[in-house]
Amino acid sequence: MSQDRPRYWLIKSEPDEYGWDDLVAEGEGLWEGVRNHSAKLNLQAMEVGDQCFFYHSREGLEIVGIAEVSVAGIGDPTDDTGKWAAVKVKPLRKLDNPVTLKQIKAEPRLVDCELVRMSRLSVAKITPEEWDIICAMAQGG
DNA sequence: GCCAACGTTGGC
DNA sequence: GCCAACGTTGGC
Repeated sequence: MSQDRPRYWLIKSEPDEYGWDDLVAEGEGLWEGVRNHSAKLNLQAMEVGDQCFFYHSREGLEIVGIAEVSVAGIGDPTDDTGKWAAVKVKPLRKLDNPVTLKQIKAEPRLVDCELVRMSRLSVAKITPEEWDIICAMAQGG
Protein backbone atom coordinates (compact mmCIF):
# COMPACT_ATOMS: atom_id res chain seq x y z
CA MET A 1 0.00 0.00 0.00
CA SER A 2 1.61 3.18 1.18
CA GLN A 3 5.19 2.80 0.02
CA ASP A 4 6.06 6.39 0.77
CA ARG A 5 7.24 5.54 4.22
CA PRO A 6 10.73 4.39 5.14
CA ARG A 7 11.24 0.85 6.35
CA TYR A 8 11.42 0.28 10.04
CA TRP A 9 13.69 -1.95 12.08
CA LEU A 10 14.71 -2.66 15.61
CA ILE A 11 18.33 -3.14 16.47
CA LYS A 12 19.49 -4.59 19.75
CA SER A 13 22.57 -3.87 21.72
CA GLU A 14 23.72 -4.55 25.20
CA PRO A 15 24.24 -1.17 26.85
CA ASP A 16 27.31 -2.55 28.58
CA GLU A 17 28.92 -3.04 25.20
CA TYR A 18 27.46 -0.33 23.04
CA GLY A 19 24.50 1.63 24.30
CA TRP A 20 22.51 4.58 23.00
CA ASP A 21 24.83 7.00 24.79
CA ASP A 22 27.80 5.48 22.99
CA LEU A 23 26.10 5.97 19.65
CA VAL A 24 25.32 9.58 20.48
CA ALA A 25 28.88 10.16 21.63
CA GLU A 26 30.28 8.74 18.41
CA GLY A 27 27.79 10.46 16.16
CA GLU A 28 27.67 7.45 13.87
CA GLY A 29 27.95 3.79 14.71
CA LEU A 30 28.94 0.80 12.63
CA TRP A 31 26.50 -2.03 13.15
CA GLU A 32 28.57 -5.16 12.80
CA GLY A 33 29.17 -8.48 14.43
CA VAL A 34 25.83 -9.96 13.43
CA ARG A 35 26.24 -13.70 12.92
CA ASN A 36 22.69 -14.79 12.37
CA HIS A 37 21.22 -15.35 8.95
CA SER A 38 17.80 -13.90 9.63
CA ALA A 39 19.39 -10.80 11.09
CA LYS A 40 21.75 -10.60 8.14
CA LEU A 41 18.87 -10.64 5.69
CA ASN A 42 17.30 -7.75 7.57
CA LEU A 43 20.59 -5.86 7.54
CA GLN A 44 20.90 -6.34 3.80
CA ALA A 45 17.36 -5.11 3.26
CA MET A 46 18.11 -1.81 4.99
CA GLU A 47 18.42 1.34 2.93
CA VAL A 48 19.76 4.78 3.73
CA GLY A 49 17.06 6.72 5.51
CA ASP A 50 15.40 3.68 7.10
CA GLN A 51 14.63 4.18 10.75
CA CYS A 52 15.57 1.86 13.59
CA PHE A 53 14.42 1.56 17.13
CA PHE A 54 17.46 1.25 19.36
CA TYR A 55 16.80 -1.43 21.94
CA HIS A 56 18.82 -2.23 25.02
CA SER A 57 18.99 -5.98 25.63
CA ARG A 58 20.01 -7.85 28.79
CA GLU A 59 20.15 -4.56 30.70
CA GLY A 60 17.29 -2.12 30.50
CA LEU A 61 15.12 -4.15 28.15
CA GLU A 62 13.63 -1.10 26.53
CA ILE A 63 13.61 0.93 23.36
CA VAL A 64 15.53 4.07 24.19
CA GLY A 65 15.86 5.93 20.92
CA ILE A 66 15.51 6.09 17.17
CA ALA A 67 18.44 5.82 14.79
CA GLU A 68 18.61 6.33 11.05
CA VAL A 69 20.53 4.23 8.55
CA SER A 70 23.31 6.43 7.19
CA VAL A 71 25.24 3.87 5.16
CA ALA A 72 23.69 0.65 3.88
CA GLY A 73 24.85 -2.53 2.21
CA ILE A 74 28.41 -2.69 3.45
CA GLY A 75 30.30 -5.83 4.34
CA ASP A 76 31.13 -6.56 7.93
CA PRO A 77 34.74 -5.40 8.40
CA THR A 78 35.15 -7.77 11.34
CA ASP A 79 34.49 -10.70 9.04
CA ASP A 80 37.16 -12.21 6.79
CA THR A 81 34.85 -14.35 4.70
CA GLY A 82 32.93 -11.41 3.32
CA LYS A 83 29.56 -13.06 3.70
CA TRP A 84 28.27 -11.04 6.61
CA ALA A 85 26.67 -7.64 6.30
CA ALA A 86 26.79 -4.40 8.23
CA VAL A 87 25.29 -0.91 8.15
CA LYS A 88 26.06 2.42 9.72
CA VAL A 89 23.49 4.25 11.80
CA LYS A 90 23.19 7.75 13.22
CA PRO A 91 21.21 8.71 16.32
CA LEU A 92 18.06 10.57 15.33
CA ARG A 93 16.34 11.24 18.62
CA LYS A 94 15.88 9.84 22.04
CA LEU A 95 12.42 8.68 23.06
CA ASP A 96 10.59 10.89 25.55
CA ASN A 97 9.68 7.76 27.44
CA PRO A 98 11.52 4.50 26.81
CA VAL A 99 9.19 1.70 25.78
CA THR A 100 9.90 -1.41 27.79
CA LEU A 101 9.64 -4.98 26.63
CA LYS A 102 7.00 -5.43 29.30
CA GLN A 103 4.87 -2.71 27.73
CA ILE A 104 5.33 -4.21 24.29
CA LYS A 105 4.28 -7.64 25.49
CA ALA A 106 1.28 -6.11 27.22
CA GLU A 107 0.07 -4.48 24.00
CA PRO A 108 -2.16 -6.94 22.11
CA ARG A 109 -1.32 -5.43 18.72
CA LEU A 110 2.37 -6.03 19.31
CA VAL A 111 2.38 -9.65 20.39
CA ASP A 112 3.07 -10.74 16.82
CA CYS A 113 6.02 -8.45 16.23
CA GLU A 114 9.36 -9.99 15.43
CA LEU A 115 10.89 -8.69 18.62
CA VAL A 116 8.45 -10.72 20.71
CA ARG A 117 8.18 -13.73 18.42
CA MET A 118 11.90 -14.16 17.93
CA SER A 119 13.44 -12.82 21.06
CA ARG A 120 16.96 -13.76 20.07
CA LEU A 121 16.96 -11.94 16.75
CA SER A 122 19.30 -8.98 17.01
CA VAL A 123 17.94 -7.13 13.98
CA ALA A 124 14.16 -7.30 13.75
CA LYS A 125 11.65 -5.98 11.28
CA ILE A 126 9.01 -3.51 12.47
CA THR A 127 5.88 -2.86 10.43
CA PRO A 128 4.64 0.72 9.97
CA GLU A 129 1.64 -0.14 12.14
CA GLU A 130 3.88 -1.46 14.90
CA TRP A 131 6.12 1.58 14.54
CA ASP A 132 3.20 3.94 15.04
CA ILE A 133 1.94 2.04 18.06
CA ILE A 134 5.34 2.09 19.74
CA CYS A 135 5.88 5.77 18.93
CA ALA A 136 2.54 6.56 20.53
CA MET A 137 3.57 4.61 23.61
CA ALA A 138 6.83 6.56 23.75
CA GLN A 139 4.93 9.83 23.81
CA GLY A 140 2.21 8.57 26.07
CA GLY A 141 3.84 9.23 29.41
C1' DG B 1 18.72 -35.68 4.24
C1' DC B 2 17.46 -36.39 9.04
C1' DC B 3 18.09 -35.94 13.80
C1' DA B 4 20.52 -35.45 18.10
C1' DA B 5 23.97 -32.75 20.62
C1' DC B 6 25.93 -28.60 21.61
C1' DG B 7 26.66 -23.52 21.97
C1' DT B 8 24.87 -18.93 22.24
C1' DT B 9 21.60 -15.50 23.20
C1' DG B 10 18.43 -13.13 25.98
C1' DG B 11 14.54 -12.83 29.33
C1' DC B 12 13.51 -13.58 33.97
C1' DG C 1 22.67 -17.09 37.81
C1' DC C 2 19.35 -19.99 35.66
C1' DC C 3 16.67 -21.68 32.07
C1' DA C 4 14.31 -21.70 27.61
C1' DA C 5 14.52 -20.89 22.68
C1' DC C 6 16.83 -20.99 18.64
C1' DG C 7 20.68 -21.87 15.31
C1' DT C 8 24.44 -24.63 13.95
C1' DT C 9 27.15 -28.60 13.65
C1' DG C 10 28.22 -33.31 13.01
C1' DG C 11 27.16 -38.28 12.90
C1' DC C 12 24.60 -41.58 10.67
